[in-house]
Amino acid sequence: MNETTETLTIGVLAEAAGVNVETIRFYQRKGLMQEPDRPQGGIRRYGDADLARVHFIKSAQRLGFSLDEVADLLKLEDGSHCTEAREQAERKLADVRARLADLQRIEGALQGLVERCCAASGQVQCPLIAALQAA
Amino acid sequence: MNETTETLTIGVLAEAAGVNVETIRFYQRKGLMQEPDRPQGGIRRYGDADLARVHFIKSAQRLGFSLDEVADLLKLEDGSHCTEAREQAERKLADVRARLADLQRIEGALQGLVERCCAASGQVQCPLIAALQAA
DNA sequence: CTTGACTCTGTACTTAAGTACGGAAGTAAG
DNA sequence: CTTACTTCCGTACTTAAGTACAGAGTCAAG
Repeated sequence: MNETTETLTIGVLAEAAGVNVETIRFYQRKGLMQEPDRPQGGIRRYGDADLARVHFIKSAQRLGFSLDEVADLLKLEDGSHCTEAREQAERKLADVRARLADLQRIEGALQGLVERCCAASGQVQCPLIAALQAA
Repeated sequence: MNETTETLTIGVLAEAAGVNVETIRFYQRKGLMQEPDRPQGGIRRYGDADLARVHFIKSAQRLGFSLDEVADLLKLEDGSHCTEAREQAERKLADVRARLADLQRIEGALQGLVERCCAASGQVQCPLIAALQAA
């Protein structure tokens, strides 16, 4: 019962996954997906597992994982490495929180600049430019 | 009184600005800084204005501006385009806020995954992996 | 006057995540 | 059977922000 029907061409698979055909090939070259056998010089066929794999990659990317990190996650795929997977997700979470803190500092600084800018008119120099000059 | 002393070599300038010599040259190629004249095939000298320029670029980068955007800001440098500068900063602020919102969604999703992961032990598959599979 | 450090110039390489292309071969419709 | 579309394969190009390097010239100290 493990034989899911492999009926999709690469073009249909790409379409279904919402990515470019070249992206599929690129993932294959990267080792993120393996290519099905080619029946006597014919055309490769793909199945639901391949579609799920593309979804996995894209979901992980949306959560901020790089393709190299996705490759690490895929090594844990058999389900017996739950702890490692969680640890990696925790590292990524810490990472995301650090980036959040950075962006919040930047937001505050930009907002301050925008408010000061042109509030004081008749100035020799634009406060925004001056602030960047000095910082 | 506009003649600030131009005494720094490119190495000293880079050191003072905390960047690589090659970075200075790269900014010159990009048109973000102009190169001082070369006295009869000699060595170029840099002054405080050049140092301020590097600081400006680096500050703007820290606020999330790309080098192309920095180039745009630099065109407004004479102080008579305060409004344009503010508009650009406002666009960047909106941009930063959008990225903040994205990251916050990601944070929530990752945190949820980490919490569910291994909370349910004895599972066939790791919930984190399964969630990415399905998403 | 030589040595070693620095500068100048141009070109090439780096990373990440793809995208584009050219030519050959397979495949489906009419 | 021909035409048109895909697929396959390998290679090259893209963007951003630099980094690295080779070969030639310059400069200051000893």
